[in-house]
Amino acid sequence: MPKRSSRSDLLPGTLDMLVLHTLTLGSLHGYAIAQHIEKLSDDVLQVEQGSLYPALERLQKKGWATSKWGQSPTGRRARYYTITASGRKQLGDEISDFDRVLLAINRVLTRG
Amino acid sequence: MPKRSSRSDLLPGTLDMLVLHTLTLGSLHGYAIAQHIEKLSDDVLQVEQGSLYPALERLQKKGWATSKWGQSPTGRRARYYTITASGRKQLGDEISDFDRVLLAINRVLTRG
DNA sequence: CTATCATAGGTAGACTATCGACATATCACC
DNA sequence: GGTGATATGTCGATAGTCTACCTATGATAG
Repeated sequence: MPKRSSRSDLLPGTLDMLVLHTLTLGSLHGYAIAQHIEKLSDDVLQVEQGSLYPALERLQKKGWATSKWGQSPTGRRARYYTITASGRKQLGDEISDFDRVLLAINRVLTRG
Repeated sequence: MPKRSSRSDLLPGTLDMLVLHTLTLGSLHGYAIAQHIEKLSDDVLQVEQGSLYPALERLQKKGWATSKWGQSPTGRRARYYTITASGRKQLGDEISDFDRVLLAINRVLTRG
């Protein structure tokens, strides 16, 4: 678990969701996935390589994504990831669970 | 790290924030803190003992809470926790950081 | 020609939060 | 006497993230 005291990179447990969502835009290689997340988040979220590649391994092991070697737009070798049907289902489940928990946290912080 | 695939107990990294906020309501013992969080969250959040007591240790080590032995309303011995000034500051920091990261996640999930 | 930077993929080790299971004890209630 | 709620705590396993490393190529600056 990260510092998260202030100035955090990621909210633990949310990286898979962010990656899966990014893959719904189309097949991408790891580096591009990280860039996409960082850019859309206005650089609030930082996707470190040490988190990214284990996460991509994870997604494949669970059957939520597949990958194959290809070429990046800049001509370098790159592994392209594609979300699977079960990955899409997983994404939906994760988002609704995430929302549910966020609402619960909000109830505690506001009702109390 | 927990399963969090679906049906989660806690969003990792948020327990300290929830406990600190609960302590702003007044001094409470551990068991009551857990009950309060579970109840206000409509039992969505589950605070397991194996997470609760280490968290309370943590808060004390960081100087965010103090504790002393007392008696619970039911007459049993109980350790009462009190939030400190630095704990209140920490709570504010954690909430604003949390909000900042949530907004970032939302931007990724909606803009993309 | 060389150094540096961005791109691209990856691993190893440490850290740490959380969880499940266990242990202990008291009190209320049946 | 047994069970369930209250109350505190520990231990080991698991897992996600981070820091720091490594390799390699292409582009650009000097």
